Amino acid sequence: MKQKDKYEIISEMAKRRGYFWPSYEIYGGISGFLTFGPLGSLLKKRLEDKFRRFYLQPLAILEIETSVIMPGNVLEASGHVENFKEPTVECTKCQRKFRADHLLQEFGKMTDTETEKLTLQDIMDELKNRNIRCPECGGTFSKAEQFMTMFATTIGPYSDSVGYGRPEAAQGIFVEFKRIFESARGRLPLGVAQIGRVLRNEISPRQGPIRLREFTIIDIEFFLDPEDKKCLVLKEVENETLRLVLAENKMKDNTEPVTVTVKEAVSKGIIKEEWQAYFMALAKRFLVELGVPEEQQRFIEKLEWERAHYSVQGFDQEVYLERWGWTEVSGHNYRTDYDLSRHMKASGVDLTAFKESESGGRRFVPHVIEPSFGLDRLVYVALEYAYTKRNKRTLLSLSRDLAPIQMSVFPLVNKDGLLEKADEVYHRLTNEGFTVDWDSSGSIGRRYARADEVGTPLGITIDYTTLEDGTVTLRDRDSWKQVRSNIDNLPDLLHAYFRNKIDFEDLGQLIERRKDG
RNA sequence: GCGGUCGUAGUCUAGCCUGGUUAGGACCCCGGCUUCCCAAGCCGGGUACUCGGGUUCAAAUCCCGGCGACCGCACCA
Repeated sequence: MKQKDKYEIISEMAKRRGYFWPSYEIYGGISGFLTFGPLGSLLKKRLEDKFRRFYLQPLAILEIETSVIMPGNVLEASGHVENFKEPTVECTKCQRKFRADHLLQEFGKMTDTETEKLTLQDIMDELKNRNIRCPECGGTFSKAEQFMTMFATTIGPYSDSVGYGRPEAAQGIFVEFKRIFESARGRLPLGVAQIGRVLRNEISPRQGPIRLREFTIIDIEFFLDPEDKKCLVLKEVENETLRLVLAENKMKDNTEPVTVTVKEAVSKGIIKEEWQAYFMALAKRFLVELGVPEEQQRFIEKLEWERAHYSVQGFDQEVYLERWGWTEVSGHNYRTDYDLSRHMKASGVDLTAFKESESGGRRFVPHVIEPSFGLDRLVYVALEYAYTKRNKRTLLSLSRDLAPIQMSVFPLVNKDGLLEKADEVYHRLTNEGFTVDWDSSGSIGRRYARADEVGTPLGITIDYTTLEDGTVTLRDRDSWKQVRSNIDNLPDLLHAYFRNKIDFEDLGQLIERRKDG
């Protein structure tokens, strides 16, 4: 029998229990779009909030929200219109598709600045003149075509008013920089984040939640004075180790990561910018918090031609997934003043900062360090790493701050007033702001199993003793341990528990269970 | 976009080759009985042949096309 991999198991569970599934299924489905069900959207929200607590709040990074549709001129200024378009040719013999500009560079000895300027007809001419054939089979090429990976639309009733779905949330930040900077009273460094939907018209997306045409991105643009790029908080992470696959090693086909501390990486110039190193260290810690051990993470340095058009040094953070191997979850790029300068030029608006000094003062365009995360991928990663088996039962061991449902209330049997009592407890807890589920169907064991499968950390069981003395049983998802606690104490205890102030065993009196059953 | 494989209930699947079944099973879900703590048991219930066309007396089954999925190639700024 075919062995199911984790992706398959998780997809099945995700559909059945309401985490996520492919969108538009009743119309046959369309790849690249994903629907988050009730549990999935809760998990995503919790992950987002955790990110805010972990990454944004400590650095006082400001969060904004800008529109998804952007006017064409904005994305022309940013270089996306130019760079999101790839000229491709197809071999007439073997049907393989190639990036025409890459062929000309590799076999035609043209530089990328030369190929960038070519029209489609020029490309065909150059391929012919330079006698470039299919590198696979030697065949000739069909007509070149441009593939635009941004979603285009028109704005309003005028068809010449072109707009695009934004391919990154970053541009919204650059475009609004002037006002944000002003409202932040000109402070630098200044971090600005945006968590939002972006659109990329992938040619053929596969891999479920990993490659989507519409997804949620977390972009942080961290603005710096280029003459004062010191990271004052680097000390906090300087002994954190990073596993780095360096570009120079990659060139020699060596993808063995070197493990260095943040301190070393910076002092040896492996990571050129201190803030970039800092954000990478935080990214590593964040993934550890999501349940990914450090050996299952690495950073891979992008080669020059792999980098986006705006980046001068870039690392991708990758996480090992059972089905797809090393998978990018975040990108860390030094964007310099590329974007602000381009928007300044195109809009004619001054986007410089000013700093006073003894010699008078100077104007400059701030530089940008950008950490960028794919939120949907993080959701999947958290699920895959939380997935375990216990006694042949599926257990999602999501951390208590990520679990969509925080607790379930179970009447041990459905009679003698236990249902009513359970209902009372349920409402008391929801009134406290907890996300609580209710389940009275099937045996208590079955209900625990259901709760385990969706990762609910606590089970609260109402039994006959509850009617006598107002205590309930709390059951821990991972250890199956149980404690007994008075209902009146629950709100305070549970708030503390979910803020990670106390452990499970602090929730009440540990009780022994006999093993029969 | 190309090649290979594939599409049956909420999920996984048998059946397809060799057309004719009330389309079977498992899990799951719901209701009831039972049940003082880990998917127990009993009774009852639930949902399916991806879509369209063709061949045929008859199509889940054969043929063509669409859509979609998975794997490989390419692509992933």
